[in-house]
Amino acid sequence: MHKEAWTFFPHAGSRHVQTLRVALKLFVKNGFFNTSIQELCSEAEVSIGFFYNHFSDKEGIARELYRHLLARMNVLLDDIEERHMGNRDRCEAVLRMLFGLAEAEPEAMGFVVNARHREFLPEEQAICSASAFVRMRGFVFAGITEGEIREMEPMVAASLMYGSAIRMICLRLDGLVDTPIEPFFDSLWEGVWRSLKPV
Amino acid sequence: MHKEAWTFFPHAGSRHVQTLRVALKLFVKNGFFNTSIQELCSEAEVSIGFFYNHFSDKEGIARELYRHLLARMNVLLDDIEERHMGNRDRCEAVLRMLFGLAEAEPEAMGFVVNARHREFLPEEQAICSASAFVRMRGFVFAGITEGEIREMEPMVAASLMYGSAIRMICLRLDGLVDTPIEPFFDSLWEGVWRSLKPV
DNA sequence: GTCTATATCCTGATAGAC
DNA sequence: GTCTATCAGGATATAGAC
Repeated sequence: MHKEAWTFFPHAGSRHVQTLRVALKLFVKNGFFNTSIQELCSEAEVSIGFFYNHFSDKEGIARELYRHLLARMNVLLDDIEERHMGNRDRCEAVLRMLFGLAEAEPEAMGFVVNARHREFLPEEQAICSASAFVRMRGFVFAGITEGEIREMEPMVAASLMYGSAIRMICLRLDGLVDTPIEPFFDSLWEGVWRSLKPV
Repeated sequence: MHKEAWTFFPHAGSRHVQTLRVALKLFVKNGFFNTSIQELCSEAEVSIGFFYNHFSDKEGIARELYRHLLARMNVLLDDIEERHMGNRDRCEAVLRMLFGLAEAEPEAMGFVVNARHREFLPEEQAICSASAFVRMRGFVFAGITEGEIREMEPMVAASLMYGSAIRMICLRLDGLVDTPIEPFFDSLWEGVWRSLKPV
């Protein structure tokens, strides 16, 4: 897998996927509740009938989008676990991946980190309880156990590990950083690692 | 000002404020769009007529809430600026204040850090452009200029400074941390400062 | 200023032809 | 499977009495 594969939609094409893409765009730009099915169908150039045959209802398309993006993150994490054995290296690779995704697919990233999914998918767990995020924290916990990371409360360590990068991504998505953030990665990672490396 | 004063609603009592409090609760619990004016008025024990006489419309009460909370944060920042002269100390005090607010007023904190205000207040700027957040970053920028903080990209430094605490607060608000986070403050601050202190 | 009753609009979802 | 026309419901906001 190459860096170019850091994308949430590796295969495009079908009207089904096209509708998902338009839903993603509109949900991120205007929010789930400000997006009507009419607008969505019109923009995706599909009929209302097509929509209801492919997605159970409005929540249905949001749910499919949500699960697709989280599943995709899990695939990317699989790849990271294969390529890196140390926990420190895995965490660094995760942060680099997040930076890459934020630039390559800002809308998907916005939907993952910014949207309040519970408001329109009440039956879903909080996103930070989702498998992908649990695994990410798992790298940190294992790093502490194995002595790669300084001894401290696991949740504090996880916040130190991922909080700064997520913050930077939010600032980027909100337009407060007006250039790609990838060039800042090394500097950010240096700071993060200083806070976590053993003394 | 004492620690107990770290609250978003220092004065309670009037039906107007009571309505704001109920709106805050419902907006955070169910979201702005899932909260009907009927439900809001019924829970706050005010009539629809009262509501429309005191708030221009549904957006109006959300806007008042939003501006009140940000104004309150500015007051708390004023206090921090008075009590602390160094930029490092100011940043530490800000983080401590955020931890305190998250425990004392989780709903208000949730509305500030989690809600997607742009979806229901389209004319407002992104919250991280709001005065309070600009001032918070200003402490970091000044710290770099004055040599208190290690030389680096200002936005990277701001992310390192505030990202971890905000992350931890989100984990707490989402229920992934089930005990008050204030006892973790010293450990978190130690990590944050390691990432930012001059070498 | 405050209240109740109501009008108006728009949305999600369906029915039924093809 | 796909489409168009339509329905039913619920929401916001207002009208008008007190």
